[in-house]
Amino acid sequence: MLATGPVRDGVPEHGRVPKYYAVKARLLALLPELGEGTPLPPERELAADYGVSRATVRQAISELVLEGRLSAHQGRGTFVAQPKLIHPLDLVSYTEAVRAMGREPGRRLVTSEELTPDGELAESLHIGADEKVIHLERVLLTDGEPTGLESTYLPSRRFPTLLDVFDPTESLYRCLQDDLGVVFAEADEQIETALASPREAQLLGTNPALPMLLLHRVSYDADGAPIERVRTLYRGDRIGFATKLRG
Amino acid sequence: MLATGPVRDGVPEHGRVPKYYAVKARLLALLPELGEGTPLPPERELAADYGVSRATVRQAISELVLEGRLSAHQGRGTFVAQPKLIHPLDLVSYTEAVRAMGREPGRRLVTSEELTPDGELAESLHIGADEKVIHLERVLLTDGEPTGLESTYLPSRRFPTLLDVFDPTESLYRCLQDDLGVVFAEADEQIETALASPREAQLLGTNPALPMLLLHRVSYDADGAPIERVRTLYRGDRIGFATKLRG
DNA sequence: CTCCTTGATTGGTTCGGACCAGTTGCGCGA
DNA sequence: TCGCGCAACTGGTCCGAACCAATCAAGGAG
Repeated sequence: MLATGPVRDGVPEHGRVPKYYAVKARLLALLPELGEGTPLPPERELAADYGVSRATVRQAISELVLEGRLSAHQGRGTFVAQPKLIHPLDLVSYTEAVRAMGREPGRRLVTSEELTPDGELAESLHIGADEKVIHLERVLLTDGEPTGLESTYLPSRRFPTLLDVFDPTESLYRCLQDDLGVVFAEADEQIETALASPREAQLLGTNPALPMLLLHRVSYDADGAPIERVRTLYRGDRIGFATKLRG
Repeated sequence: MLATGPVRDGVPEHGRVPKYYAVKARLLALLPELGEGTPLPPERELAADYGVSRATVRQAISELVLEGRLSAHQGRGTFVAQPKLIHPLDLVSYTEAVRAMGREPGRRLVTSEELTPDGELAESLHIGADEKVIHLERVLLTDGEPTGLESTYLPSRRFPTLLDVFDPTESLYRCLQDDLGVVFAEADEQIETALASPREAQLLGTNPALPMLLLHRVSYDADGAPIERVRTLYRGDRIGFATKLRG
């Protein structure tokens, strides 16, 4: 299990334990014996069994869903979730990363357009505010399941033929390197937690309150010229990252 | 503002927008003119103003708190939050990172003990299950504000004098290097989202449902021997990470 | 046998109310 | 004037009810 090193008991040294947390702990204790994919009893049943209101059960379940331990689907029920996938945090494409995990990568194009960048975007791509930017937005799939939503912005002037040669269900990195001769030398990457908008949640097939890992990257070639700016939302309940630090 | 690159409008192309999200958007639109540290009107007042129930306002506020845009304090009110701090993701200590941001680092010792490791911990530190482990748990402070909770586990046999020479309000890395001659060569690091337990939330002065960035690290010396295993919870509403990727 | 419709079941949203826990300000007494 | 206690105010927890939206299974009709 991902990063489950030693933890302290969750109960505060002082102060009371909220009811919903007690319910959460009881549900958590069920998971190992239930196993991946197993349905939990319905919320109304759990509320009756545990002698609390449904709202209290919902709060407990909500936290376990946020943590990626449960998976809730309106109309179907709540299930024990799969373990998180660990992606490498480095200059490889999503395709390569997923393949390295023995999983099947995929992508679904949402948006393909040319637009006028705002000041910040123009600045990070070192282009003028009057130049155009190619915007590609794709849902990232692992074994057919949406795990991320990626928005890539590239300078139109630098890649005038991109939309002609690029197949949006394939790796953009591969296309840039093999078809357009781009060399990725380095990238600046930022990571933070974020929530998805209802639109993003819909595209990812999740609830809007699910915390995401928001990755924000600007890639550069060997001359230090920006290649792309990428904003990627990964489902925090499904994805983690790993990297090796060197002194 | 951290990683706020271009975003798509949050409204789904299909389907209705939940009331709480409309409230969220209205509140979000207030923030720029209000400015950091400004109190919002009380929940009950907002509910009356917006013509919704208090629960609906709470849900909207809750999401903005999760995202680090608002900061809610029981008994005091809800305030516009400070921007997130960006930490480097590399082999420097928390002290160095915070100082580099022009902020004042600090630590508060919570736990200092010697304990028997479980199988997983013993294995990652390359020690026998009958050996002891030093466990240090500290709250990490930035300008006096708790921003992280760090649990460090070190092999007792390797560092028999550690608890004698180490001042828990100072940098452990500095102590290991300067006082005990340790050389940090590399580390394996994992990042994922997590929720704090009520205890952890209490120590961090936050609410339990606040998403955290959970960092899990094992550091090694130049001979590849493990130095420490560290589990750090950072407040997702306050902290992000940055790194440079090289091809 | 296949497809469509309906009803039951599931989780998601919203409401209003009550109560709890933490904070702050004001008034009164020493 | 200062300190303490109380009341009002704030966000946090919990309840129950109603309604909405998605899913699924069973039955009926073609």
